[in-house]
Amino acid sequence: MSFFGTISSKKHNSLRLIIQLAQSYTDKKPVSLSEISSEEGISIKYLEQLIMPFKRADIIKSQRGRSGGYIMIKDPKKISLKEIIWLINDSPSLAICLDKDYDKSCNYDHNCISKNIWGKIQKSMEGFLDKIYLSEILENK
Amino acid sequence: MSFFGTISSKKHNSLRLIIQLAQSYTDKKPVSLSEISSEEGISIKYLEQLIMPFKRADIIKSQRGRSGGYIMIKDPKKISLKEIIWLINDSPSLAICLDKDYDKSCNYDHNCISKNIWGKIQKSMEGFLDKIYLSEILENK
DNA sequence: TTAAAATACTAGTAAATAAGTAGGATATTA
DNA sequence: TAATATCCTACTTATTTACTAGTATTTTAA
Repeated sequence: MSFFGTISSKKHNSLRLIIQLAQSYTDKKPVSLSEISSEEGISIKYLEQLIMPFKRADIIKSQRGRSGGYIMIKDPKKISLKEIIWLINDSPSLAICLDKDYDKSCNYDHNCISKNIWGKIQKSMEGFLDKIYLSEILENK
Repeated sequence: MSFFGTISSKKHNSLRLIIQLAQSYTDKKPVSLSEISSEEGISIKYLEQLIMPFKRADIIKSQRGRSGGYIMIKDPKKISLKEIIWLINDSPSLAICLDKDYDKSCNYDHNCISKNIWGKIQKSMEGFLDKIYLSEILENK
């Protein structure tokens, strides 16, 4: 059963990735993608792509070269699930017409019911996810 | 901004469709797809496909032949958003591994954190959507 | 009676997206 | 200086989405 369809493997793996990386925050030691690769069974090349959004958001930083890797620089206690899921997603809005960049006017009414509903759902989700932090997720491990 | 990616046009249109159909519950008069087609700008052939899940779930019934169409037979006061969104979705589970039919054992741990998280989110969503009814949506129209 | 208007069912298809692969460049350090 | 990392970008394959199309069946208004 699902509400928004199956979570893509990309999202699934991105989440697994960030959970792995969280280790490095307390260790203060970089984790390399080759380590994660062998633990998670995902190719390094693919992990490189998955990790990028987190780096761009300054949740992690990279250390190049031998014995390098990635270190989480934001406290997992301050990283909300909302933030993570936001980064994992590449699409702008739940409904296209909720997106501010979407200026092509909707074919339908200005006051689209469908739009309102998806907006409502999204708000509820935001509220929920904003209260769960990465640190809590790790504890349940 | 989104949590589960952009809502597909199919879902968007399915929702618009069921809202249109709700009219027929009080009217007790069938609404034809050709009417909805011209109102919503969606082809009849496509609407035929979108409407099927609702029919199978006995939310609406059909009346064939001239002056026929579809009539909603379940009270909109008793149709929750959860039910609707469930029907709109075709995929089994938020995360594949949450699906009971998914017997191919997960590559990963039995106790997958990612799985737990998506499961949590889903439960929260269910609770939220189960409290909103189609009738309320129509009132906000 | 019959033509029009509706649903019912199934197959096919073009476009977009997802999910990765691949290759090479650059940086760092043991 | 060789090994081991990240970085960057292009390409490819498979799947999914969003339809279209055709045909059969049913019903009823004229």
